[in-house]
Amino acid sequence: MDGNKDRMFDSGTLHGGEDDSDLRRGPWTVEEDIILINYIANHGDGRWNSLARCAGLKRTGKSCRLRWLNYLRPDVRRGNITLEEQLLILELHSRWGNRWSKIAQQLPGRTDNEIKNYWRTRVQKHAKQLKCDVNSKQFKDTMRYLWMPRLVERIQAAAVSSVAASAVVDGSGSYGSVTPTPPALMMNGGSDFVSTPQVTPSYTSENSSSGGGGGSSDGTQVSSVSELTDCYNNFSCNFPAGYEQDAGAGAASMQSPAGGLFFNEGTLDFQAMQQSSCEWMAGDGGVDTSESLWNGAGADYFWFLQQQLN
DNA sequence: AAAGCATTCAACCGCAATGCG
DNA sequence: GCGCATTGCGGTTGAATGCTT
Repeated sequence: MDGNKDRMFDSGTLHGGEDDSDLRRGPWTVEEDIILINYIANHGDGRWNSLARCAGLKRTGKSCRLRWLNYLRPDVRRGNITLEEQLLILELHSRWGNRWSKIAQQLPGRTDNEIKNYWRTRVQKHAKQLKCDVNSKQFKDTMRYLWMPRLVERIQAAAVSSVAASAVVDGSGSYGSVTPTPPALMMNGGSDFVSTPQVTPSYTSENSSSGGGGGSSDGTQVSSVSELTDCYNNFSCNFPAGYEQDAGAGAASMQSPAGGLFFNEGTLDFQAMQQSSCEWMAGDGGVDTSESLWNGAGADYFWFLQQQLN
């Protein structure tokens, strides 16, 4: 359908002569959230225009749908993007580009909006710091050969430390319950990744409790962190021989955040790139070690909502 | 303390695709 | 096949928040 109809849809003029002044815009209130949650609990979702009307919400159907899918849906995961999720996003974006919803399908509980925001605020920021285009070969190579392996290292380190911790606690070395995980990344011919839809890490770098002993009795393959990271370690081993020279030769200058060149007169300054990589993942734009909004105030909000619904 | 700047992310916009009568 | 209603998606905006000076 064309834009005119959609503007009508958005503006609410489809709603029997309502005008824009009847429609609320901007942030949702707690009351609106409760109304929407209650209505969907009783009647289900879909048919968003009539849902908005019947629920008595002065919102467009589109707004209701977005609020539900991106925020109120019970299976939406909130909080920091985990290391594993970051890895997946980088990999899947390299393969699919800005197909946010497709990428989001591989990260259960994450919305396309969240992934898109992550990409724009974190990844694109670092491309900007490197003074290269996010779609450039240099940036993609930096992601693939430095940042992604570095993420793997961190995932592995987190897994090892959590295994050690759990071994201390229960003395068994078992990893606790197996949780749903996003697709494992597997090597394809040694040079590409393919995803398999069996697994989903629901652990975070901070709270990871599953480390290595995946597998299930029902035949479903459950990938563990170590399996996941092994794939990447294998990949790291397959780091193209002479890549440094290849990447440097003929490549445009690539600057480190500090202003130094990664590619300088045909020589790739790997140390500088790795430094940048470390800064990204350990520092400002990477893994937030602080409690996230949703681990804190957001959780309170949902508790409050729950109280209102009870 | 407060002003200015930077960052984040919920929400909106526009368009394309799909479903249905 | 056509027109309308609805859904889905990607891009963009702007308010809220955090950080720096």
